Amino acid sequence: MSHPDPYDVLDSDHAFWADAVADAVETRSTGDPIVIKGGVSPSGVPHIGHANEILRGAIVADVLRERGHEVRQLFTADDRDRLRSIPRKLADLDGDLVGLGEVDAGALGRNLGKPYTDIPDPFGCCDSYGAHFTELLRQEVAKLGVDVAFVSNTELYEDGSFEEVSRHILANREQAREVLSDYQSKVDDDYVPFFARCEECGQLTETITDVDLDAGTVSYRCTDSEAGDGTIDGCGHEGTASLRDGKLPWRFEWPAQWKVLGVDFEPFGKDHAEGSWPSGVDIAENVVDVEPPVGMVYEWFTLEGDALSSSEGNIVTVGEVLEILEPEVFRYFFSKAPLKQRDFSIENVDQLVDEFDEFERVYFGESEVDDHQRELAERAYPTVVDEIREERIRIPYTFAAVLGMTDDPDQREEIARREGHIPDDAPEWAIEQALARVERASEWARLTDNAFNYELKRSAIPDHEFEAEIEQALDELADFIEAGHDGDEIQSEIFAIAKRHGIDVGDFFGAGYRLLFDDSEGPKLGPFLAKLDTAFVVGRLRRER
RNA sequence: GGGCCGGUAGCUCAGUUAGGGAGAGCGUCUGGCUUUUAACCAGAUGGUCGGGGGUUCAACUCCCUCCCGGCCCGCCA
Repeated sequence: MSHPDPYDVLDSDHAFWADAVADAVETRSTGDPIVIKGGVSPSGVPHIGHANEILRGAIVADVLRERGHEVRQLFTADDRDRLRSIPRKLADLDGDLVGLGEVDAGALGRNLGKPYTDIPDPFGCCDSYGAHFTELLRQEVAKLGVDVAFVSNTELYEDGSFEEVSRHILANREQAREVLSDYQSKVDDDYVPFFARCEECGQLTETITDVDLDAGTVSYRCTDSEAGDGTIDGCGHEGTASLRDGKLPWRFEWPAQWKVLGVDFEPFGKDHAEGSWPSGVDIAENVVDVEPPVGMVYEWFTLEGDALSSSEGNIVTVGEVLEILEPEVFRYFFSKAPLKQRDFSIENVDQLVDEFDEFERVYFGESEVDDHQRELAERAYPTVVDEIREERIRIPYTFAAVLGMTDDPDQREEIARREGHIPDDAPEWAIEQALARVERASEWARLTDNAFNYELKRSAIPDHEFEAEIEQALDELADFIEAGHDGDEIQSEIFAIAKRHGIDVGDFFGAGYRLLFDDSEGPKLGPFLAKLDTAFVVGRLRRER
């Protein structure tokens, strides 16, 4: 094949995969602007896996722009595809997940087999089911700061953009059959590469009985279609449809998009790699008559070890993830090698953020690493952040989670400074951005209810068992606090009391955390106790309430 | 059944393109310091590089084979 294999395109002596892809695109390119495309059918709630279709392309686009090219990034909503099954979970335009019971599921069931853009929006807020979920994705992409133009497939059919290529494919349907039959055994002599929309029931049917290119129509019979395990019943109607009232089968539609939109590069999931891609290349070259784009395969992510699945409801949306980490950390995740199977773990998201922080330090030469790591950071970092600013400050993620225990912004900043996470000469904007992580890390702690989700056990005293020495020490501390002292004084006294009683300071702190949080660790105790109401603290330290 | 991708320390991952020292961070443990267990310093711990075979002076890297996870080879995208 004259074009690169979608796996091999990632192989090169570049440290960063996007440079290898950019090389291939430059070799193929027929001039600027370079067009990069992605696409997905708006079948349900968009999840982080769908972001591959946007972010992988956006990263390559950045590299190409850095090389001086003009780049245009497109995303096709493949919204003329038909609804084949009803997802278990939907989401409103705020991105909040909604079960099927809260919408008219029956209405959806009656629309099986129809294009997404012909189905009413179950939430009633958009023009159609397809428009609803495309809008949801558009909102998520906006949060990532990617400049990408959305294109509706349905509109391309309705405004005639696909008409010429559809006509061409139908005129050469013998050739189309022959080419596709190398990839799909089901293709027989009756196969016509077009689905017509039934004028009676609105379903797309694959049974085309005649083609009249002069009139620009096809004749069809509305027959049953298979969908997964089940069958969607056709209505049996026989009629004619124009080339704008139907669609090309995916294997032809993809190359048709390449032709109509002038696509130079397209990343796609591994599900396409062995099926649609090879046939798409063949069809592009030998039926549609267009040079196929450079293709690139990406592996799928798992979520906490399990497959992401809209229909199964095992998903996390981009919006949800951006509640707990910065967009640049999210982009960083997508800048890593595409062929590696990766798990996205909310549980361990602190590790991802730590990794990003280190990556950033490497870029700014603040961390000693080997040549490969440095070269990778040099190339990849600029595609991950929207602006390179060296004075940026990152508060370690788990530390930010701890800072979340105090609501007072001034106190957060003060603690961060005291612990050396904010330099004295830090600019205001950098401090503001750094502290913004506190909200995200706190949300993460709440979401996962992990060790950083310190919750003051105010209503009832946690189970506890202390040695006599520690109990005496706690009583003394209670007396000290009752007498009225500030946070620093209390903190000092904790150490002094521990010393006097000959008990381990750690054990003493541990006792305090146990009584207050039912945990073995927690916030800096002195200042924390000083902020609570004295009566409660004293009573709790005496194990009375 | 056939093809393809992935499998490196407890965890997250580099390194495999052109064969030569198995690595980083986190975690864990020990010690130090101490206004902490949220910080810092020093040290230690840790892997049959999925298993086996082969080629080679030398294999995480190349070849064969097997195992595990996933995708494709029907439909749909």
